[in-house]
Amino acid sequence: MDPLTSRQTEILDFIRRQIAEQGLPPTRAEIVNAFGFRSLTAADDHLRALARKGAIELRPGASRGIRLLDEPTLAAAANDEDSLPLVGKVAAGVPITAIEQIESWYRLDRHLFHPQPDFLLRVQGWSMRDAGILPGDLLAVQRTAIAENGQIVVARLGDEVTVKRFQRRGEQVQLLPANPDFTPIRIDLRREELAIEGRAVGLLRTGGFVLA
Amino acid sequence: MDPLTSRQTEILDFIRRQIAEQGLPPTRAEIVNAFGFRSLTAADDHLRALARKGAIELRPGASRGIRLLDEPTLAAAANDEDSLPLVGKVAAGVPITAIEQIESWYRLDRHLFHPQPDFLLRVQGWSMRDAGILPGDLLAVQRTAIAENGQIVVARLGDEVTVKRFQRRGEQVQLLPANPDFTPIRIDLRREELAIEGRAVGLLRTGGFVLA
DNA sequence: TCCAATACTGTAGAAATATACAGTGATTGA
DNA sequence: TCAATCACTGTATATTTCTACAGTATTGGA
Repeated sequence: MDPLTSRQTEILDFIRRQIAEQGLPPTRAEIVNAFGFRSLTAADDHLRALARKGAIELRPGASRGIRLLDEPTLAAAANDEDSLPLVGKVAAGVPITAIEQIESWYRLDRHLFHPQPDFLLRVQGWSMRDAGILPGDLLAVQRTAIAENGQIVVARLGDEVTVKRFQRRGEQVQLLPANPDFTPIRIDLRREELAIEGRAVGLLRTGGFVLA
Repeated sequence: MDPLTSRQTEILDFIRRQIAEQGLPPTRAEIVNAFGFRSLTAADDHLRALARKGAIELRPGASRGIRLLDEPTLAAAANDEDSLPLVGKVAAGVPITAIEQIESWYRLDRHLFHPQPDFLLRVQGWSMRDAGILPGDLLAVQRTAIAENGQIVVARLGDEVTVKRFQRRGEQVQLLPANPDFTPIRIDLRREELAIEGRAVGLLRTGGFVLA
């Protein structure tokens, strides 16, 4: 699959969410509405780009004729409400939810969480200690490419994946740790690439509590 | 769900198959085609019947606006290995896991945790903040009357239930908060009664992360 | 015996939807 | 500096799709 632009990823995420939540792929008009476009063509252009890059399949003439092509794993799991994949070691350049990245599956009803997560990620390090997120915890993450200020996000900088609180002012993004022993990460979006992989929607701690 | 006629079951199966294979619910016209009807109304009548009986949901105006209404979870939530009770407000003198105390059931495989919990308890207050236990979290608790030093326990003092780290020296017990803003609770077992309701074996945070 | 539900045919119109065409401006790699 | 891609606006139209209305025939209760 050809690499997607961030806007295209947003559109793809929206389609994915619609299918998961509404049971129906969106129409052009619904995309236009969700993103505040003023022209149907904007949505159509994005769909064609996604189809050209192999992310979706379009069925000419059919209403809502959008089909997800990539990552059968998450698509299949979207139907299987009963389990969540644990994403393991994250390799450089590869989408975090690619099939090879999945380490195991947890039997865990995703409806327990609000909003619903798409995968679990094992937390490393103490940088989010004061948000109650400790090493070894399983973070429940909802896939999204966009984040709002104050949300705890799973962000990717090159081949590094990190969990931090998101803060954006114009083109300046700060990834804030929840622990005074760590320093915030500053990113200038004009010069550096930042990919949001998802936002934290819950947490699962399966082991006992060791002495801190 | 009301009982379906055999014809209605065929239609429902067809809708299921379409969603699985095509990724899209069918239109009236597609149903007509698949079954060899000669009128759109035949398909529409069936859909209305299925909706009336609770098998599907129809969204007026939306093309392909058919949604399956399989209700798997509620029935299964009975008890066994697959679900955990959430203990609600704890009344004085009543054992914490008494049936009246149970607020709801969570569909959550207890084998996810080690060791296995017997119930969930909603955390109140910030006294265990530094152990990553925050207000609103659901603490997974294993029933036990005995505790070892260092373990996080659910303890009861009269009609108060509290979550703290357990420390015992002879007949002196300390219940230690994990937050310097709180003071340890000291109990002399020769004069006061202390009941251990269980020990923490895990944690579930189902909501998003608000700003601390 | 009448009523409601089932299972269809046939027609028509309105609303939803996809898609073509003609643009604008910015960015990017060759 | 050119061509291609990106990310859109705006208009128009054919097609798809839903939905209403008017029927026919059969079946199983109340």
